[in-house]
Amino acid sequence: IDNMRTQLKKMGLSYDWDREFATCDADYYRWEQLVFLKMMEKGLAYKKSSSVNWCPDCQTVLANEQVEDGCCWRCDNDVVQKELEQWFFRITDYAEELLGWIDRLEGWPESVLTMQRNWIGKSIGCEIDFRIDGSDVKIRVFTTRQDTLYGATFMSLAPEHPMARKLAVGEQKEAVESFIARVARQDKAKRTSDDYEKEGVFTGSYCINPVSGRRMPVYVANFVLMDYGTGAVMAVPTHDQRDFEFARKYDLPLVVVIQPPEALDPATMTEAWTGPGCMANSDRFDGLDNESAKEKIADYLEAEGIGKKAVNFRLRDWGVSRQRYWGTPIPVIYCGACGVVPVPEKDLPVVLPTDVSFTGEGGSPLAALDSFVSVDCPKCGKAARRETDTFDTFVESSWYFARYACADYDRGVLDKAKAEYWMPVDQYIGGVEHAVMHLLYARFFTKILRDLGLMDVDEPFINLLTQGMVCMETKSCPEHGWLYPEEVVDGQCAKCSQKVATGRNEKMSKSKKNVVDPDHLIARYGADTARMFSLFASPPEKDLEWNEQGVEGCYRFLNRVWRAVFDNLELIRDVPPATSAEGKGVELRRVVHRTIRKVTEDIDGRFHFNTAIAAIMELVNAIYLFDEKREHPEVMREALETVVTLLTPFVPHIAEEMWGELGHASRLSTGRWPSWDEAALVEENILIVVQVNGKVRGKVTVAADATSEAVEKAALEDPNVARFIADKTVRKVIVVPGRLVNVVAT
RNA sequence: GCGGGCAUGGUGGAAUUGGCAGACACGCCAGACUUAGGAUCUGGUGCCGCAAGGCGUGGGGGUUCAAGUCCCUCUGCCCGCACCA
Repeated sequence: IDNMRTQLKKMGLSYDWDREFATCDADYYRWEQLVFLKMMEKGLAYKKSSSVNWCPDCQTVLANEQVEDGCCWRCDNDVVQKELEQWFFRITDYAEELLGWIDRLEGWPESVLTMQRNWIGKSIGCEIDFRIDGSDVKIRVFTTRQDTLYGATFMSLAPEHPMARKLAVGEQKEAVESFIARVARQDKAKRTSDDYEKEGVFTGSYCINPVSGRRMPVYVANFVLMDYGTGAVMAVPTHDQRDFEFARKYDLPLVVVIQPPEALDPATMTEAWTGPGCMANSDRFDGLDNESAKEKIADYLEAEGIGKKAVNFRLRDWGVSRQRYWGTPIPVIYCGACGVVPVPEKDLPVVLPTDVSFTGEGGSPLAALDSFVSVDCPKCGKAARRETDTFDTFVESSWYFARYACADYDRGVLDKAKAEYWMPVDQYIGGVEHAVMHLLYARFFTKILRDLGLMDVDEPFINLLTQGMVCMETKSCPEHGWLYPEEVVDGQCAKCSQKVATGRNEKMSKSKKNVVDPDHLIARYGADTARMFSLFASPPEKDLEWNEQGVEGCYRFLNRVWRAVFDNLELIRDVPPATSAEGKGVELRRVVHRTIRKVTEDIDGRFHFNTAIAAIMELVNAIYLFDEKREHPEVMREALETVVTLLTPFVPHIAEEMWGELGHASRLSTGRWPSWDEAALVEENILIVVQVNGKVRGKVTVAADATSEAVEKAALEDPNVARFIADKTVRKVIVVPGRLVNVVAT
């Protein structure tokens, strides 16, 4: 933290350092613990046993969002499934609201909104009960395709489904048991991989299709997921590709219930038909188009008490327990007599102890620390045991911005009056990798804080800018492994002089040491050049391969500006900046005010600092080429002061210095942003491009207020244009006012 | 498989609404100044061509007076989701 703070200050970044805090300070997380207790009271935080993603290397649980390609997002090792008691936040209660508000987040990039929509994954359909043949027991399925119900010819259960074992009868019993055991041994990563073969086993039981009356064999199938819907799927092989493959493999019957214009024949079908069509083999619904049949069948199922309309979300509750040391202790005590007892508010914070020993073998060292674990039950006073899990660190990052802006220092979580003033955040910035984790959790937590009465805010961030990722080559030495860029000298390892291997461009990461340390740029060129270079390289939302070619150009430019100011100090010492001009001064003033407009518009809302800086460079070039500075010292002063002022946000130090040299006692950084003078932008004559059949053939200068007729006349008189239409007939002339003329001639 | 994004000179990038493609910079080339320059200033620099001119924004097709921009299609790369019933 100290190192980062020093670097940020070196770069001259303007934070309000008085508000600084670390989320690992007890002064911060004590309020998080308080929010947790309030969530427990409302049932928004709860404990349950569930199959969780477990990283055997880190010895901790991971959220679904933290499993990447079946591997731990931290250590990249394989993740396995494990049954554990865990704390959860009931984010699913907010699924509908989180989804609904997405449409109102107009200041967010569409890509992020799409990812959140998909992640929440709302599906509208029906829950339908299928009775087991010869019993009153029912299996409930969820489907979005109730229009295909008459075509359901078998049933598939997840191997973890509680009915799977119970329905195994007769000689199938053994087969089902061994199948379930076999699937259970496979980890989730493997089960969801591309080439995982769809397999299943017949239970020996049948269920009854509630509308067609068909006797449907019940299978246990490896592709059915227990944690989506009900863990049971009605299989319609004609209209679902997975069911189709499964039916072909196990020779199960096919019934076409949706006929496209070119009628399907079950005997010759090679794949499921998932498109629209006309209902068939569906009793009273025959002849309807399948879309309207969806609604009618849903109504019918409800009326008959067979099923009901239902909505399903892909979103799962957020598991927040972690077996990590670094985190906020979960403020709960386990008592043999009283059960789960929340830590009383007056006993907060539960401070993370620092006298722990690290074994290096994973797992939390808190569990081994008796002074932390052993505690008296707050209810009955008997010996009890403290929770040793800590929160997922995403909990801390879910509300730090609110605390940063609206801390009610020693008195509470947030100061509502401050929240009224500061929240929501006007402009949030982060990498796109946060699209479904941090940004969804922060939205959820904001709604929690609102519903606990802590602030009246629905959404945390009005505008979101997703920064592109910065990539860089990795370098490695056969002996010393990954190397920082500064450890490579002339392609050799600085430690052992062996040849260094260059890897591909990858996202910057500390572990691979392909990181940019601003210090060396600052040391060599100063903070202003370092700032300007990183802003000038590309627009912020774009990915960038870091490359320091070009930093010299920024350094050169700042020197050029410096000289422009100092070489003209004498000339402009006693003159005020121009407010109008004559002759050639008008042209320079036009560039000055055009630049003010361009820079202002590029910064405000667009964040295109690269083009803003380019525009200032053009102004500086114009100043260098201005050959009547002796005649127009006021215009020179206005131009130079404008350059310095416009540069302030990018290179504040040198700008402030030059401002002082220009004779000002005031501080630029607290001064006013310049505005452009419309009058200075007015042009008497404008250049019109003349095309013949869409190709540029000439350019004419006309009065800015020239009529279309006059522009057309001037265009046709241009010698080169005349040459190109000489042996042709002019069919049409298009005049775009202020821009171009296109002569269509054949 | 589904969803999203990207593709422009030797390089980073510009073109905000369909209207001069390549702004600005890096690099390169030339000239000036200089004992010298890796400093500075000026000019040049998409490709082909002596020129006139032609070609040119991943490929192909289309709409339009006019397409980097809109539509269709294909290819490549990146990101997210992924047996979601």
